[in-house]
Amino acid sequence: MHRGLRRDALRNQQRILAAAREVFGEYGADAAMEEIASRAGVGVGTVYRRFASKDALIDELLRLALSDLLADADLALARTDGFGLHELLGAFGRSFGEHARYANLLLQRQPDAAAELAIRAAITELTRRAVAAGTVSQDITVADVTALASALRGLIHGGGEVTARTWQRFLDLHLAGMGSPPARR
Amino acid sequence: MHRGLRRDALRNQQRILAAAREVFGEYGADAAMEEIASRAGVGVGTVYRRFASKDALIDELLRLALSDLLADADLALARTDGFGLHELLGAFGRSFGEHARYANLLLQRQPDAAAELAIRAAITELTRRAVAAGTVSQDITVADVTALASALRGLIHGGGEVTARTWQRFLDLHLAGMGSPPARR
DNA sequence: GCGGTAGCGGAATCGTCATTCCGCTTACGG
DNA sequence: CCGTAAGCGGAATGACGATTCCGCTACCGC
Repeated sequence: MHRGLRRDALRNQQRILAAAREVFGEYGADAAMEEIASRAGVGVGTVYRRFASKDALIDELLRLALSDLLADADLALARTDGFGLHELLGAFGRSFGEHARYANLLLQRQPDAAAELAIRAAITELTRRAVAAGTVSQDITVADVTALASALRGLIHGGGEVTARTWQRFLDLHLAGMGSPPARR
Repeated sequence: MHRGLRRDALRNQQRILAAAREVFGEYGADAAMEEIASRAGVGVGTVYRRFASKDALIDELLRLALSDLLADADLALARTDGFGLHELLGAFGRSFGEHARYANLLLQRQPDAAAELAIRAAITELTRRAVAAGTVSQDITVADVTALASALRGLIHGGGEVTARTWQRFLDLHLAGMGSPPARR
């Protein structure tokens, strides 16, 4: 008996995920499963053996993306200098940029509740620390930070190409407005 | 002969537009024409007599929204105190909020080129004036402003409900980061 | 009121997918 | 090497939804 998938099946699974990112990035939710399959070099049947449905495939992409983000959140929480919040926001920017092409798709489904909760908790804790350390103004709240995160997402996933330099500049300006010292980061 | 539409036809057209806003807001691009028709109290045939296709219907919604925004841009350009830029950004927020439910749909098509050009021109001119008047820092560029507009859009159209208070607070914080005097508006 | 045309409704048509099914292949433990 | 179950491909099925078509209706000008 096997423990996991046969080697070829595992390879195909990876190819399918990569093709799905590509195709969803190009066509959004309207992407056809046939297109994903052919782009991955397999038949549709193979896609369906691995992922129960189109929705399940999208959910898996979301799960993978959130998993990366959670790792970043842990890194930010490890900092003790009051700039963990700044780091987390930077991680958001990076993640949004990475998944930019198909991100709008992911955002339309409710994420894994546990992951979302963990991220919210990280934001709350890091905001508390930043206020305490004086790395943002006293009057900054969690709501301000989530609004910023949401706006950052909108900026990056919005219309055209947004370079890292663009969103970093945006983030810097906003953090300045939040009372962050110039020597942040 | 008639100059325009028959009175009942005109009424139906308005109902269709209203229903379309409603239904597109609920289901996004996947909204069914049948649903729009029944919500408007007419048959699908009637919808198609007025709008050549689903795309044409969406385009008309976009055209109407842009038309409002252009009027706001003109108002902002009429100011001479250097705060026209602030006013335009506020108008963006208002407009985004107004069309929030179905806005994502509109944003996925390329807007009327002329309207887009006019808005870009207004942003450019108002940014120039704001820098000259010192109502934002010297180093603020048009790119910074368009990024802010894009982010504002993302904030409002993103996930859940965003009240006017929320996006105004966001805008204030960002403008502060841009060096706007506290007594803005 | 009347005639005629602009309008109307909604069944029928045509395509486009998601998903299923099953006979054929291939990896791999022994 | 072999047997066999895991995998595979892709045609077939079923829904759904945009768009068309045409016989019927109700405004509008006179």
